[in-house]
Amino acid sequence: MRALRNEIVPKLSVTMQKLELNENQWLDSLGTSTDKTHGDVTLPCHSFSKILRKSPNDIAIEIAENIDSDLSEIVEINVINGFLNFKANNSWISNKISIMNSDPRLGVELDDKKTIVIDYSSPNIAKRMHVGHLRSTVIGDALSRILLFKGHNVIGENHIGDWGTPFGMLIEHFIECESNDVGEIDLSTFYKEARYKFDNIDDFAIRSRKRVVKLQSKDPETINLWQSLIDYSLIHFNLVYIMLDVLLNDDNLAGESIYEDLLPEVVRRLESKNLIVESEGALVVFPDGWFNRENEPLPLIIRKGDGGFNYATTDLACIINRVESIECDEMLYVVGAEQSQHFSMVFQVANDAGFMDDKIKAVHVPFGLVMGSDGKKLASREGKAITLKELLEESVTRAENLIIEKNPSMSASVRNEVSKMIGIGAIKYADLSIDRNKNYIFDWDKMLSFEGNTAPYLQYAHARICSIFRKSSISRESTLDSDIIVENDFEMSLCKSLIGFSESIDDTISSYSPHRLAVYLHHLAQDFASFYENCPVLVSEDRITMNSRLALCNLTARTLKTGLGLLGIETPEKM
RNA sequence: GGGCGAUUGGUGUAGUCUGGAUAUCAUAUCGGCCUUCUAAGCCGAUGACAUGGGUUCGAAUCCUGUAUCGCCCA
Repeated sequence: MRALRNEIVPKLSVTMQKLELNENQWLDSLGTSTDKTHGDVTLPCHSFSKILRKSPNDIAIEIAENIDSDLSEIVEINVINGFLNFKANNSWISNKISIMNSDPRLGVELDDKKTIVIDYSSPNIAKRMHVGHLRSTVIGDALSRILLFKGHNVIGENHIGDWGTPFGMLIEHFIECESNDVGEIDLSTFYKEARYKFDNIDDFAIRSRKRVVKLQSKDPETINLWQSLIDYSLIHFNLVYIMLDVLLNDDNLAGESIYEDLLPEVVRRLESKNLIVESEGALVVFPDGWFNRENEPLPLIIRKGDGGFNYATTDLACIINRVESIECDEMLYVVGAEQSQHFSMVFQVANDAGFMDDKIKAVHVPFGLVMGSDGKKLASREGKAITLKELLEESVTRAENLIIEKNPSMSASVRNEVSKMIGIGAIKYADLSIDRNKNYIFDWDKMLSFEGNTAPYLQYAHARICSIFRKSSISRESTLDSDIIVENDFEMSLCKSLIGFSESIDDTISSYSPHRLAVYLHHLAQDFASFYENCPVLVSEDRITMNSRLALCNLTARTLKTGLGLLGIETPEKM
């Protein structure tokens, strides 16, 4: 109820001045009511008791009596137990909801445009994508869509693992593959086989190390082989991205290799700031305040003893690129929580070295682990891990089976499309609807369950609305300038939920937490479901009520579709 | 050993930043609702803030001790 609060503040301010209470004594206390039966916005008056030497209840009454009479046109005021409650009246709600109804952006305002780089997904070349990549991809995609909707210049970067010492063994293994044809590579076993040979065949290991040197010196034959491996992996990644319906494509690729040439520059700049120290043959930086288990200073390794560079160096190069070439205002790293220490150190060093300053917001957006049912990290143990592609395929199949069961009359071609929307939506929503900081247990059945707080529930609400319009002679378009009249509590609750859309998006952005939007949408869908059961639309008593309710239906459908769309989830018209 | 995060009905979760009234929602369980717009739904009942201190008129929320779990520490 941010909108209502904003209207109350200036009026209340006048009254509070009369009582000699200044803003810092009350402004923060004025907030959304915790008990909705009493009001929408509440001012608890208990803390004024000491200042004014009166009981909280008497103070609340005194404020209520002195309040600007204009306010009574938009709210009802009551006092209970020292709480001063403001409850929006029907005309205020009608007015707000009508403005939202005629707004193509559903009341969501544009922010001042910033350039925001979002680093997410980041699969490894020559491996298949697995469940572990799900969270980064899905959360990063949702944040991208939401920030785009708010008017920002969003640059998604897919920091694929396409460089480093493992590529020596991968290329050597590729050469030894019989067909020598990338089309024949099985990504589910390729990396494992290369690793096995590297660990067990001395000759192979030696050749692999030589191959790393060739790769780093840009030997043409080696680069060609390397590129073939990447191209083949990209076919797989892009297939998964299309299935997952995320915004990523080849334009978003920003692999480790593209920063390769910048790495010596990183070293040079760190040296010029006197931050680099040689330790055990490696070049390292010791950022202030970090210690290892022996309580010795903890280094960030820039260049290893063998001359190879570390992830930290690439990350620093990346920051230079984002600040100086892309000129970004913010950079978000949608990367697992296990890397939070790494990012803290990298950001600290980047600041110390002057690669970025306080004007630039670098944020690690961490997320918890996907755990197995045994409560441990779902590791890709010996190729047994479920690949993302298989997971998505199974989800779609299960969704299709459910449609066959629940809606047997749906044609096969429609069902095919709807199954994808529901199957993929269910998996994404399961991930996006809980606080990203928490670990969650990967539960096949739960993920695909069609009961409870799931995408299908929200999609179902949308489909029911579409169904109403199919049966009505009134088009959805024509409801955009309808008067919306609030007559009963069901309509009232639904309207209040709808009005909160903009606020929920801002809450989502301020904490980079898509689950806030998901929670909002679920609440909205629940309010709609109650309205739907209790307020007949097409058989309502009169034409004015019917038009008003049709407008509410359409507005709810648009909000659900837009909101789910911002989470990267599609909304079928039938299901 | 140090660091980071977590702990809310039987189970899973929201709320914690910014303290406020009877703690959200789902699932499970029990009862009710389809000759009216999709019952994948609605209505009702039952049931929870890990634990000990502290701050406060007021603590799930802030501070602190403990326990348990997860992750990280060339």
